[in-house]
Amino acid sequence: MPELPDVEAFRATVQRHFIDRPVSRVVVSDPKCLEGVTALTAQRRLKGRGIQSTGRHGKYLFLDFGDNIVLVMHFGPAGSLHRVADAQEQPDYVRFQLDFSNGESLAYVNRRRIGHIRLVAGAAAFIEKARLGPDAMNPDFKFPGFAHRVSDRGQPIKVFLTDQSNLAGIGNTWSDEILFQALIHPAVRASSLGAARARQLFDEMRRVLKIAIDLDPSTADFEARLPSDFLLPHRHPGGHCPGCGTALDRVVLSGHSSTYCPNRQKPT
DNA sequence: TTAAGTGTTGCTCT
DNA sequence: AAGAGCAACACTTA
Repeated sequence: MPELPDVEAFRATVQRHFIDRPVSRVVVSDPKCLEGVTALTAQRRLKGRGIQSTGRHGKYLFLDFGDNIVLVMHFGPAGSLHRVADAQEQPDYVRFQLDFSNGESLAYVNRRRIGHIRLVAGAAAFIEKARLGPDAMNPDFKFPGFAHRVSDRGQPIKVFLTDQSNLAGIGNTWSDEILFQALIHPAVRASSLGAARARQLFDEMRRVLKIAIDLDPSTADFEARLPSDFLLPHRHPGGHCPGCGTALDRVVLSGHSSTYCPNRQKPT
């Protein structure tokens, strides 16, 4: 379930292995994964070009081919991006693939058909059109801006964190972890948090996401390498709080289920 | 066997 | 207009 840390890992892979290499072939194995562009157009515009730079905003990945050609990828709940060095080891559910002249490929995998690929002229215009808030890890997005948005919203704080128009990059999984670390109940109204708890939430958001990025969610045993006080490995039916052992509870807010510790995260 | 759960975006409804 | 709820998707678990 790719959220900010996962997409950041995809971006790093592209940055490390695929910069400035000509695309030798564009394979659209599922045309439905393309939005607003036909397979033929995508092939014509990308073939022979190389990725000049990579970018990410929230859960969106941008591959900039220069000349106002930017490939935008979104992964939905079940998508991923893989470097395929050996054609024999093709993953399942590849819906779009870029083959490069050195024999390697970049495979866009999506088990379900939620999430898609677009071609746009520029990342900034796309971000504005999609009404995305600031990226949760953008260094220019500081506490005052966060606090202002929090005080402005009557949504439950859980819904606030996952609403991409407030801030971009956090989904159901990491919002649960962030609220758990900040000791805040998911149903608390954003506007009723107060400055001190908003500060706590902001700091934990940054700390948790940084840990996730540094541990690299695309590598093996990611969950097992998380700090021992993290909620994530226990976020399943029958799970218990890693801090106090209390049976975890869940609440559904705006159709999204949240897992939390009823002992440490009080609704106040 | 059927039904519910999973998570994201974007639409409709109030 | 803000917030809630559902559809789309495909696969897993009860």
